[in-house]
Amino acid sequence: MTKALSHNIQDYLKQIYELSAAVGKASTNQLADALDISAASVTNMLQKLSRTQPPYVIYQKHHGVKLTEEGRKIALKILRRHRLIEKFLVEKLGYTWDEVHNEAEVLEHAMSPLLEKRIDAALGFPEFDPHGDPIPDAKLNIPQIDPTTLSTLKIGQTGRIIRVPHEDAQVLRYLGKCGLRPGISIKLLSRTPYDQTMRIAILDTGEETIIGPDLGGQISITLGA
Amino acid sequence: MTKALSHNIQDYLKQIYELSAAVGKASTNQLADALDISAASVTNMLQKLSRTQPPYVIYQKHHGVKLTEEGRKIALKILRRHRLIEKFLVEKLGYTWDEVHNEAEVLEHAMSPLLEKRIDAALGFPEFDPHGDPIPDAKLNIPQIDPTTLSTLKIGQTGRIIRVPHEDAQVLRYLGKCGLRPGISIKLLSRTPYDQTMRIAILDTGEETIIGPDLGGQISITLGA
DNA sequence: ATCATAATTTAGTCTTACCTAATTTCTAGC
DNA sequence: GCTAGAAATTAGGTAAGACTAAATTATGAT
Repeated sequence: MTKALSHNIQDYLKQIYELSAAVGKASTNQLADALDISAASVTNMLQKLSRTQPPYVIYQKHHGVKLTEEGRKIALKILRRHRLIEKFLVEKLGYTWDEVHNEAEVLEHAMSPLLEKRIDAALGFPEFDPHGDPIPDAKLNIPQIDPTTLSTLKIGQTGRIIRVPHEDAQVLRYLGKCGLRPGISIKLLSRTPYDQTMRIAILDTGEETIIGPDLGGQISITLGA
Repeated sequence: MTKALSHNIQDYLKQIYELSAAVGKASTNQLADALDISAASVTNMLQKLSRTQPPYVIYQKHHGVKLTEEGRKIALKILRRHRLIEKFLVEKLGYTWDEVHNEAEVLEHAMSPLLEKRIDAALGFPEFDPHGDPIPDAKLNIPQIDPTTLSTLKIGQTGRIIRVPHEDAQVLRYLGKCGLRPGISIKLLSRTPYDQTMRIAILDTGEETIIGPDLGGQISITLGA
């Protein structure tokens, strides 16, 4: 049995995982921002995490951190719990998708392996959380998702929404109101030349909505209806 | 909004509540034992808890502590969450009654007011947890239970089990095997003169079991089948 | 009433994880 | 290739909450 890690450390590792998804590493300031603590505190913790046996991160002064295999496993374990909880709260306790993130942020650290198993089973071993993010399975394998985003659609093309950004409850409520949820099929009607704002048809309901390029770039889709 | 209290403080207050149920107060060593920390640490914390504004406990050097109304409210809030979680785990996630205590011990500190409400509603506002302990309602009122215990039964008298002790998983598994659960009707068949061991009939199944006076004194009942 | 022992408190440290202020290192624009 | 400004690190400090060892208070048996 590996020694139990503090909530704090788990949060750092999870955050490093999420930040480094794109670039493969995370910087001190990015982490300080994401965790809402000072950069100095982050530096301290990174030094500590890189000196454990085995180390959880590889840390190069002034050049950011990346997770070791060990660190990645822990990050994925927490991420799995986080997403299982989100799914559970929505499916079994009537939460809306904008309410679950903060709740899961706390509960993920209070979840025993047994509870994880029971919840996973009660949900029928789900592959995606309510925002469409993939849930690592018990062996921490992640279901692959297509990396295309809504912004890359050409005029007239159709697609199905896979996932939406999940951090901001306000954004989620807005997306919900627009009808933009995982599983929904859409079609790009037009794009304004100057600011790239898109007009989009929700194919199931026939409704239309507009969306900017920033948010559009954070919504993952697969091509085809 | 009162300031958020640490998990630690919540645990102290809950433990003081439980220990002082009988005598009205708790001693330093009792607390140290129950919380599995040194007596010196307890003394420190009690001093701190008695100096807050408002104070959570009334502390008399060398003479134990009791909760103030403020402290009692917090203890009851945690106790409510603890027992709701136990009930939820048994009812909705297939836990056995000996598995839930430790799980609830952690989860009670990770439960938001919203989650508390949703779980309470999902369970139909239960009054008792799986061990028969009363669950304080949303306003922290506690359903009254009859204080009689199994040990007070006279030969030939019948009773219904209300609650069993909940701290020790082994004891719970044993009681479960004997068929002694809340709701079950029983009859005292005999008591040995020297060590007070009781022979008891489970009325529903017709089975018999024996039980010592220590454990018997910890099992609450109401008189009559 | 005394004294041995048990219970409790005081004193002094330790660890974790945070902070601010000061300093150092990196990097882009010239 | 220099240098201003951004990014990161070091230094020194704080607060919680635990610990051990030493000192004090309480109590029960004579």
